[in-house]
Amino acid sequence: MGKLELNKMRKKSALYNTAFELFTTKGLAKTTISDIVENAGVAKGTFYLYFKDKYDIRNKLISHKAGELFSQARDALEQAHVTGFTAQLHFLVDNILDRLETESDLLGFISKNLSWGVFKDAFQEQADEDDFPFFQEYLNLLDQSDVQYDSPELLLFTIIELVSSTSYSCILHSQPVCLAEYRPYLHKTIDCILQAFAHTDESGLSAANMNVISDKHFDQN
Amino acid sequence: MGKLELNKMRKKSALYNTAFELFTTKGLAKTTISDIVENAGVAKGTFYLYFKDKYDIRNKLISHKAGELFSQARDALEQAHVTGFTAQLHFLVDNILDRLETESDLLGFISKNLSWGVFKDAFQEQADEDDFPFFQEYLNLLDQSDVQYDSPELLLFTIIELVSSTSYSCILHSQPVCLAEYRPYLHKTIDCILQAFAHTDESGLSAANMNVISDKHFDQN
Amino acid sequence: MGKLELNKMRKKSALYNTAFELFTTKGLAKTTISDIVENAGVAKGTFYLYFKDKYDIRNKLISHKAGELFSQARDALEQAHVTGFTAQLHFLVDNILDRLETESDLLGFISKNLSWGVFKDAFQEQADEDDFPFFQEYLNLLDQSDVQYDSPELLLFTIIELVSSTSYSCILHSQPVCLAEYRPYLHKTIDCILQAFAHTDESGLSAANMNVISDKHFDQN
Amino acid sequence: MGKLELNKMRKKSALYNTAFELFTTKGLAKTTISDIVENAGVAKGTFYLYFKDKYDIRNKLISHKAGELFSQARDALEQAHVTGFTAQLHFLVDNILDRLETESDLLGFISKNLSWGVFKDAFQEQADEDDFPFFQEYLNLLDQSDVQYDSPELLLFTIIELVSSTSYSCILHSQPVCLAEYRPYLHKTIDCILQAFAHTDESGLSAANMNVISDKHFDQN
DNA sequence: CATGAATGAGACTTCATTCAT
DNA sequence: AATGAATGAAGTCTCATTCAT
Repeated sequence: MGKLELNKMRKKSALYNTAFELFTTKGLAKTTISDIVENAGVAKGTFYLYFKDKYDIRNKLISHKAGELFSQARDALEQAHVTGFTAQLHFLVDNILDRLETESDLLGFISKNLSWGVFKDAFQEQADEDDFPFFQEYLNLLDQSDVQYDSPELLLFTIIELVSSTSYSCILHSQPVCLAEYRPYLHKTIDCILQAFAHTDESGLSAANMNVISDKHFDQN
Repeated sequence: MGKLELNKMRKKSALYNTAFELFTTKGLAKTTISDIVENAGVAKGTFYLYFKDKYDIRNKLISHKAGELFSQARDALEQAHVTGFTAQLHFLVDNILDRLETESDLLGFISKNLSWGVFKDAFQEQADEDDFPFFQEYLNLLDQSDVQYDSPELLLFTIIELVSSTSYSCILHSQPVCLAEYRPYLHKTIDCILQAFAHTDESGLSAANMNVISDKHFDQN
Repeated sequence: MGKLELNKMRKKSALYNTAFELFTTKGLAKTTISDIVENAGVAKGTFYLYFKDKYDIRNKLISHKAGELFSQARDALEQAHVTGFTAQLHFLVDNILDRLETESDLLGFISKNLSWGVFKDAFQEQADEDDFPFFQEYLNLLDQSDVQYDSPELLLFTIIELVSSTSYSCILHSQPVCLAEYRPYLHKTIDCILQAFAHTDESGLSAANMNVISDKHFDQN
Repeated sequence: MGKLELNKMRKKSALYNTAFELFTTKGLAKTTISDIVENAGVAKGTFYLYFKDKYDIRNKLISHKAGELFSQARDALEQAHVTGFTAQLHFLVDNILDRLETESDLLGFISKNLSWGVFKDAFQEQADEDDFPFFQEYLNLLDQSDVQYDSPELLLFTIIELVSSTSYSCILHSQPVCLAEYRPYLHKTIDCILQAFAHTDESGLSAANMNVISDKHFDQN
């Protein structure tokens, strides 16, 4: 990489770091492009060389940070030699929760954006840059399990939405309780969700039947 | 109510309605106070007579709309003569989902704000204006159930976060699937969550034991 | 005075008192009519029943307060049985300085407005309401003096401007020194001014000659 | 100086000139920033690039104009070869009075602000920009005098307050008389003030004694 | 590539004044 | 006489974006 090329990266990097710092401390709305360039030590015009606007840099930051979150959890899992899909899943959840609890500003930032859309973007980014098929890895873990699951994608979706949504409230506002208090319930709930999505031929709990089941709850609509 | 008093309410109402209309169509960020007063047909100063700023009217709208959502679902439940706590809960969820699916702009507005914090505010509002203790009613439903539940508040919290978070993604972005497709899974998941929170003396599933259970998932931390 | 009449006066009085309170604490520019009526406990419209605008009530307040200042000093002089014009003048100055030093907010308010224009207004007001010819009284004091003075009006003007201007700086900003330190110099200066205006036939210090004197200070203009 | 630098100065200058023009004609309160930028031919934002607000540019203007006033008077004095402290002082006063009489709008602007505080600021500014110790120069003039003066600073303070205060009234309102008529009295008064501050060992007119003198004017306090 | 002075549209907010009650 | 809700003109200030250097 040439000296010029290096300098280019340094400026872009400075903008990323500064923007993240400001977004997490002052919030998106109260952070101006002037703030960012001033703190990053680059000129106003330089910002527009790399980003379209404030929202552009934010989106790129969210994807990056969310991807990082998952990728670090995955690395930790590898080191931990946990066996069994269920245990692995709980490990990943706890690892991410620990990180979010420590860096609550990070949680506030990706906050309620840690949803399916961003999750997929994060996957995407991993795939692009590191050629790392994140979702595929999840499927691999699943394959090694004894249990078969209906709709693995919807299973993951359900868990991610539940975890992100509840942890946001518990960590940032301690509402209705703090994370420490809620965590056991969360794990228990995840266990139940796994059961709900577990494939069982004889039980009539398959997706096809579920409509019938849920429909019969009501005598009118 | 005097003529003056009436006119006052009319202005305030116009502001509320117009603000909601604009927030749901243009979004909060792109809606200006000038927009609101212009469309509401009142003077700019009048806005500041009733609201501190844009965020003030938004918060009041969210509480109001969320409260309305629950209160209408409750009314429908009363009319429907559904028996059994589980069936009642599913009915309420479906009623709200139907409404949100129809009025997806409403969902986009209260969106991810339909969280515990707002939920409590909505309760509050109901309590204030109609002397209707919403949460109490939920506890009443629960009492009539044969099954006993641990931590009713955390149970409700878990369900509300799950429903609001997943329905947002499914309804507004059809991600990962549309609501029609996800709905049976959601109901099934709720059933499982109910089981998870069900109090059973002999089974060792009580909250006290859950820590042990969730802890054993990992061989290190 | 009727009950109605009384109520009228009470409101007007409340407006005066509140306005003075606010002008001296917040300053004229930062005091709004809303502030005044709110603190006075009357309606907005009522203000306009009695005053044209903020400046109207301010001017009336200044005249009133300045008049009060002089009239109280005069009363104190009467009680004090001071004899001799020079001593009487010094007494008046000291009395006013004492009062201004105590009520420095009053000084800040009438501040640099305690000039000839306002002074005359204050005289005017006294003349109107109490039929008390203030300036006449000054002339009377002067008449009783052994010494004759040229241009009594200009003498008074010079002294008032000097006293008000220097005391403002000394009392409010202790610049260049505090009043206690400056006061002896002020009295000494007043003594000299009296000499300067003293009429003396033989000395060539008459007004007519003064031009000559002051002209010769320069060899060009 | 680069083209860019030059253009920058031109804009700032235009703002200064326009602001002064408007402040002196319309007054501070009635001059808006919109007025200023419009007349200066620059954009609104440009104003805020150089000044915090209206009061910022006013303060900078006052200091600058007051400094200019003194510095030009000093230059004229140098050219005039006037000898003797008293004559020099009268020359300076007359020079400034002439200028203020001609540019009465300038007087109205720095008006009653030509007080000790601003005077010192003006000194400061001179010292900063031209390395010209204005007050020191005054002391130098004083040193060359035969007569010794007590508290040279208080002497200057007294004279400046007197001159600025009275000339304001005479020039702007011709109250109680026009400047032409008052000027001889003013010079005479200045002469007397000089006497009052003149140091005389034998006479008991020293500062220490003055308290006694001024105290004896009253038989009570 | 990088800069940063300049822009100017437009957001927000205040507040003197009116007028129907 | 008294009220106070409503007004809307007028002001302040911000900030994303451009472009000549």
